[in-house]
Amino acid sequence: MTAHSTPPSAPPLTERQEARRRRILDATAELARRGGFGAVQMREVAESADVALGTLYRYFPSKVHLLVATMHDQLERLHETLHRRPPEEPEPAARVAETLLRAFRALRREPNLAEAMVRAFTFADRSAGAEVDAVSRLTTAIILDATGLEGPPTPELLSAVRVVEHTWHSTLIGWLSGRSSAEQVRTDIETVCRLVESESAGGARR
Amino acid sequence: MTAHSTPPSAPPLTERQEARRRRILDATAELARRGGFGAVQMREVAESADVALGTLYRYFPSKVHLLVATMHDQLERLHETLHRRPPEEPEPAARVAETLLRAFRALRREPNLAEAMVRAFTFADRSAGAEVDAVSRLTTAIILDATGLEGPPTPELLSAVRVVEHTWHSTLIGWLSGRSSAEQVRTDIETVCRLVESESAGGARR
DNA sequence: CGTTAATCTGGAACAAGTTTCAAGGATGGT
DNA sequence: ACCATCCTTGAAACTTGTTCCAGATTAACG
Repeated sequence: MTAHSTPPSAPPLTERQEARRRRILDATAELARRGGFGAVQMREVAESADVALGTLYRYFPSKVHLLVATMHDQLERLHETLHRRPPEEPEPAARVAETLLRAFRALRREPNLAEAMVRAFTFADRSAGAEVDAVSRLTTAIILDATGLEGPPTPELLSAVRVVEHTWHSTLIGWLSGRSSAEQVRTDIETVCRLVESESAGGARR
Repeated sequence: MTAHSTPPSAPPLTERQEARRRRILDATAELARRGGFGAVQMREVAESADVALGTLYRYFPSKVHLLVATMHDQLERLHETLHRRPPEEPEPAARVAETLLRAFRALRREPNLAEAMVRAFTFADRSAGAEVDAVSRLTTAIILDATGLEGPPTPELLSAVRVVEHTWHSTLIGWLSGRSSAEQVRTDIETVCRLVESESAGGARR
């Protein structure tokens, strides 16, 4: 839970390096908040984080890597928040819906940041595979935590969670591209959680 | 069905313009087939289609617009093919699954083209809203056609189709980014169709 | 300390998407 | 045929992500 994300094969960072990394991620989030994906310009990030452009690229080998890492960072915060204040619904499906709707509310407060992160995430290609994977795993963990179910999840439950995740990402994309309303997002989330209910109820015990 | 996609507000194109547009779309598809999103370079497309760069931009205001239009074009071909050879399964859910798996097989034959189109589609922002919308509607129509259900679809069915579509797009992204296998894609599609079965069975009459 | 390897910096250079513009062509109305 | 208008061309310029490099700084170690 508190293990956070220190890749096993990465050399440990010094304190100053840790601080640089943090400045970069914070600068990125701030620029993204202001103007979304387009406003996150590598030169600006570098200047804003007070590092050289080359250094920025040493830490994050592309804009997509950078934004996906930012997404991971933000998701970790969400995960912690959820631990402090877990969903209140009793049923797993309802708990998942509550959690995702809460996350969505947070995103609506910072639509530009949301846009930047999600665009980068979906635009990522194989070269960012590891980073995308990390975000993906974290998302799965958040949803699994939300169910409140104990013990190792069954394969059926994992399939169901995948479908929920797909819907979550995809409906977000629709919302960000202005193609569907916040209402629609809410409906989609509720629909998929309802659909999945029977599956998860049958597929795992408490 | 044969109405194709002539936006109501667009002035009709002359024959030569129609031909230019076609050359551009064909050149784009060909370049995409060869090397995916990255290989579709605007200067190359222009040269390959034998138009000036400025003209290319007059027809398609950005690379994303261009690729989303290409996607629309390819989907129209698929739609026609499906009309000639509709799915053979009797049940709506199975018919949808069969259709999507067939589409997926087609994509696997040209993974670079698939990558280019899907990346563009998910990367699109509001400025390409209309084009993305057209693709989205066409996809919905293809899935609705696949069900074989007659009459106007109920809202429940439409919700279900949305979930299917979300899963379809999202699992494709996972496949393209190397994050999930073709097996996984098949499973996801089958899962969501099964989940949605009860919904569509209860939600519409033949 | 002094040395050595790794890291960081500032800045130039390159690549590809996008914009702009002047000059030449096509279209349509009269 | 003539004019006005819109379209196309070719080429240069601009933007932003990305790469490269030489020299300054820092970290690790004896």
